[in-house]
Parts: sequence; structure tokens; C-alpha cells
Amino acid sequence: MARPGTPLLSVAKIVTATLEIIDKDGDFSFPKIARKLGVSQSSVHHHVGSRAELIELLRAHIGEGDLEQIDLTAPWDHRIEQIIRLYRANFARHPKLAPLLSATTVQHPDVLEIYEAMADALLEGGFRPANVLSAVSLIDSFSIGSALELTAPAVAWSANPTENPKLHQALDAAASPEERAETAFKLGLETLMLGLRAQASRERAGQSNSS
Amino acid sequence: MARPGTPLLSVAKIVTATLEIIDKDGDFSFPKIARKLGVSQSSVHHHVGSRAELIELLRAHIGEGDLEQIDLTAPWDHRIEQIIRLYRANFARHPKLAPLLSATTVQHPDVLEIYEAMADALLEGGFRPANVLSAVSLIDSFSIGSALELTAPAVAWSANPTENPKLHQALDAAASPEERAETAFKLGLETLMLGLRAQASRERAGQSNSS
DNA sequence: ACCTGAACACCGTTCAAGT
DNA sequence: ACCTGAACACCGTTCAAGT
Repeated sequence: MARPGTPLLSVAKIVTATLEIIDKDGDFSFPKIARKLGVSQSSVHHHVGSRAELIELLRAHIGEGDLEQIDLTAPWDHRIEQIIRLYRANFARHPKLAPLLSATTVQHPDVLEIYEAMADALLEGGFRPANVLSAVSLIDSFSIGSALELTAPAVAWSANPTENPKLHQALDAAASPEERAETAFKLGLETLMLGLRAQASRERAGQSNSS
Repeated sequence: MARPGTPLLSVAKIVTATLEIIDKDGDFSFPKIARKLGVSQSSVHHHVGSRAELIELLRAHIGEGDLEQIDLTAPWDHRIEQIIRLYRANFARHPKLAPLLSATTVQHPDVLEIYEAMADALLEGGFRPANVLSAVSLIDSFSIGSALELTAPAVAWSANPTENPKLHQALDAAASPEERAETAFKLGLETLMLGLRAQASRERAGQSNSS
């Protein structure tokens, strides 16, 4: 069997299958994808090319439609906040995806569009062009970090009461990992926006920020 | 040759060799380590056990001596800030290590000590035990995110002037990736500390934070 | 154009065998 | 206790061969 009448495979089918595998196993491989789709490993490669390319496709896939959801008439800081919330929501749906995406740089044009919207908002907020990417980096640091915290919380449920008493006390009093990641996100988003607004007004006041 | 008079290998030798490989290649493997140390692959496994264990050893190694550098007489917020700066400095020395460590949870007792110091500072600052781990999560999110930004900046040097004009403008005006990661870190640290202090005083005022 | 099978160079982990 | 070689089950990627 080779070259069937209607194609067995498509990029879309591969991407959704891969995401299902990741949600379940926390990782993917070409053999696994091929098995799931009942197809040979090399067929998958014919549609996708490389592992890196597939990861970029995943990044675009989970963010699909994000841009349309943003209210472009909202003030700049609200737009930024919306983008961060959408980003976070994507990873809440697929927490195990975070470590896979965090190590690589954005390539996909659809994803760059979101960063374009961020740059637009920051410029409108008064950030000087030279500082826009630093603000983008900061927003991204927080977002990526929060996403990672959903699967790989820094500290898990293991602290010896006598070796690490304060940590133990904190672990004892804390809610579930999901809840505390959620609380951390809310607190973090609040302070991040506070900081961005403060920085924006400083920039608008024409202050230099040589430290 | 088996069981030589003086051992060829030690955990310390393996860890430093691994770090050198990561600094150069961005990743490591047992075959590479074995080749570098002129030894067989299975010998390395005899000292280390598993890849996950080696990663935990790397985490402890780069943070070695951090705790002693912290001035424990300083106020709680300064102690937190010191810890974040030390964390950041470690990754600035070994940027390619960040993606490797970001996906896993802390296990090593020496590293837990640092989190103990953080919990201690936050409790002293007035955080209620139930919210300490959320604050720890937030600090960790920011730190991990900033570390990742050193090797894998969200947006690299590719934005089409007509497709993404604002982003292009920002990229054009921005400093080098290292410099903008640095600026983002400074700005982020400043706002993070601002937020933590605000939250601490709210907690001390006995306010609940049900959103 | 689309799929297959086979091949290649790489992994991590285990384990019996040597001193 | 420490090291070796061989084996096992996994990878990603390439490529000639089929329709």
C-alpha cells in the first residue's frame, strides 16, 4: 500500500495526535505518533520534517484564535493583561506542553502576531522602542515561569519537618499545587501590571533608566 | 583493566565534566561524558544511576555556597532579593543549563535549604503560612523565566518590517539579547519586590485575599 | 504526491563478568 | 568496590523504492 486515493495523513492530524500524546505521556516521539495514526514513522516525517518544526506547530496550534479574542479598543495595559491571561489559559489546558515549548524561540508567523500586538500595546503605553523588548522579555519570563509551575512546581510535597521547618510549615498550610500556582499567578499578574504601568509613566516622563 | 588502584571516577568529576559539555553543546549524554573522561559508559552509570539524578546533582553544584553568601541579618525583603540575584548569577554563568533544570522539581537537600531560607524570609515579612508557597512559586516563576530568556529569548532577530512593524521597530532599537535580558531582569526584580512588599503589608493588615 | 521498509547514528539503562 | 563489554529497547533522520 502506497499513495492511497485519499491521503491518510495531514499536518493537522499529526499535530492533534501529538498533543494528545503529550497530554497523556508528557512527551512525544515520532514512533508514538506513527503508531497512534496507524502509519509508518517515515510517513510522519514526510509531512513534518523535524521535531523542532513539530514543536513550533504545537505552539501555533494552542494559541490559535488568541488574537481575535483580544479587544483592540481596550487600553494598552488591559490588552497586555488579556494576552497574558490567554497565554496562561492555553498552558492550563495542556500543562505538560510547557517544558517542551520553553526551551525554543518563537518562529511561527501566527505566534509572532501576538508579540506584535504586545509591542503595539507597549509602544502605545509610552515605552520607548529601545525598552519594548525588555518589557516583552519580562512578560514572557513571568508567563513561561507560571506555565512551568503548573507541571513542575519548584518545591514538591517533600520537606523534612526538622531539616526544613519553615518550608514544612508552608507546605502543610498550602493548598493543592494547582491552587497555589493559581494564587501565585494572580498575585504575579497583579504586581507585574503594577510594575509595567509604573515603568510606562516613568518612560513617558522622559526619564532615562541607566541603572 | 578493571578496579584500578585509585578510582578513575568520582561523582564530582562526572558533574564537572557534564557541566562543561552542557556549556559547549547545550545538552549532555552518558556516551559524551564517558568519552570525555576516557571511561566506559556503564562506569558512569555506576556512579550516578540515572539521568534525572545527574540533573539534580547539577542543580546542587551550581548553587553550591549560595546559602553562605546570604546576609541573614538583613531585612526579609533584602534576603529575598539576594537569593534571586544569586540564582540569576548561577544561570548567567551557565545559560544553557536553564532548559535542563526548568522541567524538574527540586529534590536535592542542599537546594531545599535555599527554599527554606526563602520561606523563612517570607514568614518574617508577614506572609501567612498558607500563602508562603504561592509567593515562592511566583519568585521561582520569575527566576526560571529570566534564566530561560538568556538562551531562548522569546523573540529572536527575525521580524518582517511589513508583517510585524511594531515588533520590527522594537527589535531595531533594542540592545543585544544579553543586554535586554539584563534590563528585563532589573525591571522585573524591581517590580517583583515592589509587589511582594505590598502583599506582605496587606497580609500583616490581616486582609484575606479571596479574589 | 504520498506512503513504506530498511538503514544509520544516536540515546538511557541493565547486567553478567572481570579484578 | 570499581570498571568493562554486550545487550536491550528506545530515539530522530534519511533515502531508495513503490504506486
